[in-house]
Amino acid sequence: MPKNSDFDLQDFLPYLLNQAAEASSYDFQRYYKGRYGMLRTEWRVLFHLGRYGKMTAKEICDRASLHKTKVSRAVGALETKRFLTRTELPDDRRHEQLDLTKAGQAAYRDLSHEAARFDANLVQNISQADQDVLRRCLRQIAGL
Amino acid sequence: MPKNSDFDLQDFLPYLLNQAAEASSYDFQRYYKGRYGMLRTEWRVLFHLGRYGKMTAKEICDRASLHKTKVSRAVGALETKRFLTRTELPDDRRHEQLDLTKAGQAAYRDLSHEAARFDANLVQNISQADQDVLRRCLRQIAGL
DNA sequence: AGTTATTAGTTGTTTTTGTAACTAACAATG
DNA sequence: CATTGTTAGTTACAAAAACAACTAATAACT
Repeated sequence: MPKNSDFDLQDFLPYLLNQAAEASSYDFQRYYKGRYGMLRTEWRVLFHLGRYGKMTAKEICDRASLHKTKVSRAVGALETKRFLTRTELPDDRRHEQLDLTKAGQAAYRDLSHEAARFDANLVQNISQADQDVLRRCLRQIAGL
Repeated sequence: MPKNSDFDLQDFLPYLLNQAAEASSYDFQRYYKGRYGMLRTEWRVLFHLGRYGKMTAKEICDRASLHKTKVSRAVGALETKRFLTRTELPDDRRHEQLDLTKAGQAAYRDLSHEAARFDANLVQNISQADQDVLRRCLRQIAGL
């Protein structure tokens, strides 16, 4: 049985990426789930609207690489929580513009603040140079 | 609305990690799902047994950071596919040793070979130095 | 020995996701 | 202006994951 000839699981990038992603996501969901009962997709949609301003569901799909059904459900959930409103656009009634409410903006500010702190904490033991490499590599692998 | 004062989503590490992990995992599942109808957890269990030799389900849980229910079901599925056998250990009948069959070993060899190729392809545009940084950072974040 | 606690693993139930089929609005073509 | 195609978004159903409750074996304590 050739054991040592094969590469180690610890070196397999999809595995490493998943482990790192799960570990960091798991810790952060404590904020959006605990405070606002949000799911990950809801947090992402909220973040997009809070960070980049009002947009349509399709734009969120494209920018966040999320499937439209996920976004549809997240938008519905955020609407139920009164975190956003929908406005049908008059020029094309298929589009609806999504807009954060005051409460939605407050949640975004709170969570993005926590996100920044969380992020800083994650990389506190990593040199600035290595952080740059890390983010650059991740962006390339993610196809961003 | 303070937009530019906040950090960009593209820089939020859990987000980047998830995007990178999803992109790479999605592409690789084509192999284990397409050829053997395996789920991700099954592939991980198979890999652990193939790479590190026979062990108990608990050991896989610990080493792979997988919940015991996931491992239990993956082991059941792999057993159904005749990729592994279970042997109750006489000294403690709660443990059962998991052992790859010939077919399981063949699948492991095939898939680990593909994994190595896949991995090499993923990082083909990344310098060796950056790859080292990347893997080191990921291991740290993943807590490995 | 008899009760309680712990550990390995399974099973059942609920959430969440993924996939596909659907509606409604618009665009393009004949 | 009817037909076909495309796009935005929703809904229904199946697959998978998460969580909790369970069994069986062993260990620990009295």
